[in-house]
Amino acid sequence: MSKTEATLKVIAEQLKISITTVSKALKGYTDVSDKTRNSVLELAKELNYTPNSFAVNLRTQESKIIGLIIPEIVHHFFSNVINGIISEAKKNNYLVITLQTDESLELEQKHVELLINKRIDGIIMSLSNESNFDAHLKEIISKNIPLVLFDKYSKLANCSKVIIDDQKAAFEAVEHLILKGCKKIAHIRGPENPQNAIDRFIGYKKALKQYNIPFDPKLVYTCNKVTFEEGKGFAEKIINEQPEVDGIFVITDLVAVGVLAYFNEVKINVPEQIKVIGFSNWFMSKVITPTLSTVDQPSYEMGVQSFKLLLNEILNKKNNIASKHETVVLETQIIERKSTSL
Amino acid sequence: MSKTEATLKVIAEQLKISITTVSKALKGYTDVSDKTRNSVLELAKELNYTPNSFAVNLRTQESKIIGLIIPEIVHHFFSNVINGIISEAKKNNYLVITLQTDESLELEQKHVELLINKRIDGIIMSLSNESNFDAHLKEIISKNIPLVLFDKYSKLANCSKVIIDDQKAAFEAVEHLILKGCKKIAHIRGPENPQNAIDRFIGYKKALKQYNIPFDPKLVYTCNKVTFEEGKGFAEKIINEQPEVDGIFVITDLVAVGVLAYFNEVKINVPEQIKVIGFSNWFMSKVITPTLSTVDQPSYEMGVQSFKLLLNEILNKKNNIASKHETVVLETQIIERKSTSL
DNA sequence: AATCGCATCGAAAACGTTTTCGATTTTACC
DNA sequence: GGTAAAATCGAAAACGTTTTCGATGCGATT
Repeated sequence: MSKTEATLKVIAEQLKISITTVSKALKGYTDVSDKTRNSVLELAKELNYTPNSFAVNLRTQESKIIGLIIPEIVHHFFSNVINGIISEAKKNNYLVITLQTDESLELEQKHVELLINKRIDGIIMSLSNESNFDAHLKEIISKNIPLVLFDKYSKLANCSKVIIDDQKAAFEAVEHLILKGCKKIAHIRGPENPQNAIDRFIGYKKALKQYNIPFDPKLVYTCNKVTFEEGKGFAEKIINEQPEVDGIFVITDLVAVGVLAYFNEVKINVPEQIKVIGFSNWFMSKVITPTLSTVDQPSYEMGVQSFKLLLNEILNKKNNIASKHETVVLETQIIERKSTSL
Repeated sequence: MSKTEATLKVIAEQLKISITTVSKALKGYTDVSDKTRNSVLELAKELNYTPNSFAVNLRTQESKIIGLIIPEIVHHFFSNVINGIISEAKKNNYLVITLQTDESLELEQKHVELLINKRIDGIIMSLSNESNFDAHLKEIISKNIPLVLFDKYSKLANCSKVIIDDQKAAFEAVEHLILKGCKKIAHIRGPENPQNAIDRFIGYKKALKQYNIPFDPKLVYTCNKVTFEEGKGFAEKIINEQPEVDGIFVITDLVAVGVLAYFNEVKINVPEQIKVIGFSNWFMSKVITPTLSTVDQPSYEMGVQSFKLLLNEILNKKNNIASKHETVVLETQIIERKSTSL
């Protein structure tokens, strides 16, 4: 430990040349003779030299680190996105600091402050249910810090986004139920605020309209916490309040699994008596009984694309080019399983 | 954007005092008059001054960032640990860079290099199945970089650890099957290398011995990938090769769920005909049909404890105190559900 | 009047790198 | 041998902070 660290200075002194030349030799500048370059490379290797990233950061004013803010880490969808982001970032020599908001706007804002102060090179985030185009987002944009929103975004934010077409995906899910013969379809929707909950609700209504099924607000149940337990609760409510319901479109698989669990308990047959389709295609949906039909959302790919967009903005900023923000819309796909087909 | 950043220099110039005094005023040094201190604090607030962390890092030689290396992010156990680590780290003003190895020793080593070069303040890791006390761990230790291993560790590594008593936990799981009446108990074990797979296997044998059940190596099946599909495959194999088996202790819930899925398919009754107990108590175990008995492993707490130990080592290093490495053993608990009881 | 103590401040070095720009040396050519 | 061009090098500033150490001024004490 007390061995002196290998720095440019140490190498320079040993070779009796200047720090400048050592730096240039290592960075491939052309105004350095082959002879000195080789001797530098050799000694650098011998001393196991690696540039002090603190100094590099200070000098170049970049950290090669990006921040990732999401509502929850322990969530199949998000952990897949994280995975995609980290993998793609690493390919491009970036590291990722992850923070979670627990769906709290206040925490989200603190996290943003923290990351800005740490001088990360950019931020990728999925908004909490409480969030909208609030002060913290405006600050990021006004400070010209590269920003990409994915999944839960704000329509007002002028930045790059990676999303799915929630209206279309929801439309197809409900259409799937209709084509399977459902006549009275309930919808367990997400919280009021998030754009994707709103859009899925719109998609639900559009599908009903298209197939001439009257929309009935009493068939819509609104999640608050979006949990397994809520799923069970709403399933019970639906059976009691609207016994003729024969199909349910659920905001996300976690809640849908709760619905199935309740139906299992009270011996209601799925899909014979009632059909259920979820959203997200998380792992559990194919191991539950009955297996759950759902809408596949390319979560890993969403992470990859998010980083790619962010990198683009980072590079543009470096070259003083104004980024025109892009919105990438990824394809979804209906996955038919037992819960909607015999 | 083109507005000049608020730095000590800017504040100093505006107030016509030295950079030194500004710095001292902000950091609470006593050799600064109340008058100047207040004027500094005021202007700092007005200009929205935040210290440039690149410069602070370089000066203090610490990053306030730690590295986390785990085999897989998309895994209920690990994402819970991540959550615990990030939460506890944030409380103490540290941020976390997460990397995953995909169970590859080679990647693990590259990640370690990367983090060391980034000059993170410490590393928390859970080893890949291929890893042992290899060169990269030795390097971390020889460079005196604070290190904490959790879950999958190496007995040889001389560093702090956060683990569970796998032998005891496995013993209790198998004992649970025995007390529920199982006479012929199979074990689907983890890969050869990881310490916890070895210890759980030992716990399995100890329990058999304690209850005078002869150990039969033909009842032991070894996972390679530790997947849902492997669980299904081994379940089929067990039924065909050892039809009298009436209990299975499975290395982890993911695989156990595969076992249950196969039994569901071929209409083998659990728990009447055969009982199954898993390990980890991941979320799915309580929503699957039948619900899965398992061993609860305090994953979030594991993360919290890991960070606490790491912080301890970081602080010791700062104060030039030699850390005596600790090993924290967390309590496990048998969770009885339908898969072992009627 | 000389000395001391105290309060308040600032110069300067240090952390290690990158890059500009000018200086020096070598080579090429007539 | 002299000159121009090309090759090779290094001094120094800059990034922004922290901290050591000494300087200064002033009132109080002998």
